[in-house]
Amino acid sequence: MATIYEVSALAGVSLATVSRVMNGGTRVSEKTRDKVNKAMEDLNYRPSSIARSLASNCSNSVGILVSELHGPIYGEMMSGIEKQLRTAGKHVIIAAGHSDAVSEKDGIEFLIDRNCDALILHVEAISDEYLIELAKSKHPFILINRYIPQISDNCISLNNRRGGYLATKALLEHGHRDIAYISGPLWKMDASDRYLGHQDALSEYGITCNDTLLFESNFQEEGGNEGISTLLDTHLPFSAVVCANDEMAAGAMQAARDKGLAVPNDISVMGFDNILLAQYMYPKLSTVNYPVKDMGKMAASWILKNIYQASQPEITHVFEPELVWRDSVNSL
Amino acid sequence: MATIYEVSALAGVSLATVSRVMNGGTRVSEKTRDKVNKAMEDLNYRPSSIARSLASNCSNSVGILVSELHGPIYGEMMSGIEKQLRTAGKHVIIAAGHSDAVSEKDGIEFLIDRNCDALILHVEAISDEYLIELAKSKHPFILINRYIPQISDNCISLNNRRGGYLATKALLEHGHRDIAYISGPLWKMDASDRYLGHQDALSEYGITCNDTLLFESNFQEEGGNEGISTLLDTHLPFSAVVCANDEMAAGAMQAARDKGLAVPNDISVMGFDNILLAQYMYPKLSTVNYPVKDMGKMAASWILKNIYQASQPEITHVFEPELVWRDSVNSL
DNA sequence: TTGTATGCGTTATCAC
DNA sequence: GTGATAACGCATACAA
Repeated sequence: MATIYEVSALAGVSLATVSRVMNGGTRVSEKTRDKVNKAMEDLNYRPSSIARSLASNCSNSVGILVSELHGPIYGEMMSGIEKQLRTAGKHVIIAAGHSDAVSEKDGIEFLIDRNCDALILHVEAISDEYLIELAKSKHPFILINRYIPQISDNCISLNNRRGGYLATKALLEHGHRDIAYISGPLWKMDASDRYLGHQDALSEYGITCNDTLLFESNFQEEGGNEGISTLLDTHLPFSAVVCANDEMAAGAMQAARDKGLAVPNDISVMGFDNILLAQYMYPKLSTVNYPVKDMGKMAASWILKNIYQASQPEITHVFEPELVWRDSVNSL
Repeated sequence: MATIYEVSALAGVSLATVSRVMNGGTRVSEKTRDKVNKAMEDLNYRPSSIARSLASNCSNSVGILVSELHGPIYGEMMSGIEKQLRTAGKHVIIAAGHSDAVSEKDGIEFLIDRNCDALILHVEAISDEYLIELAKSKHPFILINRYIPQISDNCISLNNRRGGYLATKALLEHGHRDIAYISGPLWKMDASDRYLGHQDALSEYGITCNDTLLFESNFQEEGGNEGISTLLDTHLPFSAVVCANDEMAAGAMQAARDKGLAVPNDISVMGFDNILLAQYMYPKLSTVNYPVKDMGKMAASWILKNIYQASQPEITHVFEPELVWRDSVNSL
């Protein structure tokens, strides 16, 4: 690995000059620039980003912390972020937080330690206080899918409550009155917000929300499966179920079929997220669109704008969900 | 940010001593160790991993390059890798190669520049020659889902050809003779290997493989959709279709239904990969298991063993696929 | 426009 | 067991 020393020697100039042509800030004469460039070519020189970031305290890389590295939502999110950042010449370091407070703090510290210029955080378990405190430090970050009033500028979130409202309201409009709900872990903000929206819609129709029709699950296929089975076993009547994400909806539809119920004729199913596969499920899943990729891009834009002073279109901080009507819900 | 200087000053010892207690290699007296530890606590000292890796030329982080950050396969892969590495105290830097040679080389250089101790590469477009050359450099790497004879020790791959064979053979055993095939991009090794396996099975049954029943697609849902439509339009008879991955199978099943065909009664569908959602499709998808998460873990093990000298169970270099029989195929 | 000197926060090689 | 001191590869204020 050639160093800047060897380049300067070969080019017959000083260290500083080599550094200058690399960074292109100050003016260098055409001639010396060429000499240096040639020397770099000849030596196949690659600057050490480590040394560079030690000296300049800027790494041109941003850290991303997501709950999991797998799953359609996180995948789309990372994808959106990376795309936006990469075209701006920035790079991405990714860690997983596993929805666990200790693990999430670990991840944040790791990313900070790696000299990331900024952080994009999808954290679920860490407290608001910790993040508010973090906002006072000199480590810039943007929160994704989370809203904390005190640091709202650092938040890019989905109006989950309205999403939950839209989902249930659609069912109500189509005549459903007995509506079961399979939720994600209610300690997660998005899960509880979506459920709140569900209750909003219900009360708008004068229906008292019945917690006996609530099943708290885990946002995973198998959880939706289990949810339907359990709800059915209660023998409480319901004509429709809203699942707090599409994966659970997939599990729910399967479990319903396994029990001999037809979707949507015997039971209607509503999802949430609008993952790619939702339109390929059978029946095609009615759901609520969560524009997570766009939100990822927006988070990246925020960073480009606020940290790297790049000009960017206006930042949207809260995104609105939209109902996506397909085949998994029928009219009563 | 406190530095090692401040710690040494507060503890009343030298730089070197502080460094020693951090790294725990050489012996330090109980007393000074305590002093130093206390000083670190008091200052909330966090060593700079950047400076550390500049000085030691070791970053305790491994670079991962995948084609995309989204998608069930890459997600599981990254997840498996991260899990294994994290428990060993190593960290992960991720970049996307987008199945494009230039982009993949970029990614590799970025990861090398970031001082990764080793690389885990899922590359599709880069030539064998480049990788063989890279193997001669001092940057250790392991290839995942790719086999190059000259550097087989650096490869962890799936026997894709056998997988393709298993898929088609299962259809043949169940009486199917006219079998269509929706492939991934044939310039990708896994796609072409799977198709080769398909041909193997066919010829084993004395059937000459008919390229008119081949549709080369893109490994995506929409591609499977398009594939079925196109194949149907040829009016060539076929009772089954094997899709080179589950996502295309999802698209194919949907397209078939949209055309009024029942799966599996009118047409049988076989997938490949066994993504999580395969068992939640309707009908539940018969497919071939691609143990990608285990392969990710294995890649991580290889690195732990060969780069970090950790003791690891024996390394498996080529994984064998297995048929997963579900409901999307019927007997003729 | 170019060169010199110093600093960035560690590790590592010597001595003591 | 502990302490100086020189790398590590680059950026940058200050001079020239």
